Amino acid sequence: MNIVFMGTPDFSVPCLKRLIDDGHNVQAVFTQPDRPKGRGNHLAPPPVKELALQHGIPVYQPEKLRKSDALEILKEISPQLIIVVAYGQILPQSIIELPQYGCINIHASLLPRYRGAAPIQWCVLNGEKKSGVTSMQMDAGLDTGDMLLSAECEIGENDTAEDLHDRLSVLGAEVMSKTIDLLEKGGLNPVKQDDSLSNYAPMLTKELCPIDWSEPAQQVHNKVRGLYSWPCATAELDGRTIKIHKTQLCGKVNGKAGQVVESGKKLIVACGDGQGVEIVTLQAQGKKAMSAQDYMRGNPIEKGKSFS
RNA sequence: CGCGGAGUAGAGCAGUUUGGUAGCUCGUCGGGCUCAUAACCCGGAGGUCGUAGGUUCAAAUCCUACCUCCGCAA
Repeated sequence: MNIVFMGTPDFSVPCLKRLIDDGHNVQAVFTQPDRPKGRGNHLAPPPVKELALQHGIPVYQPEKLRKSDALEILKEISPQLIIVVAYGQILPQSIIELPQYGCINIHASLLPRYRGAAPIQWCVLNGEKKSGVTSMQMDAGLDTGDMLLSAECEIGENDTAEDLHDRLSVLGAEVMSKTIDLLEKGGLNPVKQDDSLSNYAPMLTKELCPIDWSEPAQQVHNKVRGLYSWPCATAELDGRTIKIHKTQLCGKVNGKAGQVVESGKKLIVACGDGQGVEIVTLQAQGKKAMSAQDYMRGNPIEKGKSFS
């Protein structure tokens, strides 16, 4: 099939890869413009662009779809289908309606749950036990189109948003491939989303990062998992901000919220519900991520001290 | 030229201001104690101090350049 692909980050890459491997004619790739990234503010191409270039696929990077000649370009290319995976821009109605089969989006949640920009992270933050990916026929709303296919996956007790991200991106390629297959055979049954069941997963901000130790241990644990590997939950100790990378629940402990109840071999902090979390991996400013044990060799933490 | 931190033993750190024999905690190895131990005691091994130059009688420490890693901001 003649397809135009729109996507930007790592999550989109397996889908584009799959389109190519499935033998579709990927006529063009639309992705976000190169952005200044990291230290030194050097321009960095989005992951999808790199893959596209490797396969000699034409790449377009309009700043704004609406204010560019994107529509004209797309008319020229005249795809039968547009696949959208975490592109990062709203598609104007004119583009949605352009291809013969319209636009199909791969979304990293079980719709109508977790519509929006950060479905993976919010699933983990909210302590969900399962999630998945859904393919849908795009309409004008934000992730409100009719559902086509979906696939579920379990979220483990210690899974991080990154773990889930990696699994869902692979699963997403699977669902996309099947969706296109059924589309060609005419076997798709679009299902309307039940808006009353929907919720919204907004973009993450750094304001979410500080851990509130008065919350139950499970919630603290969820926050750490959900914000990994970016932007990461943080805690304050002796006026210094420390990123908390990995934690583990460890049952009932004796101590006030935020207090270090065990130090040395293990680093365990009490939470609001009297349960403790073990800090397994952390990162101090200007340092690499390291195990709590390693950290404490050079930076002893007295038992009884408190995080804030 | 966005702002800032860091590179010292297998790991995590101190020492650099004020140049003068390389330190701490942990691990590791050997020995001891113990019914026993992840506990305790004694002893040992292990480092071209990121790289290359420079200053000096003498550089981990001062000067110059470069490499690598990380935090913030975007």
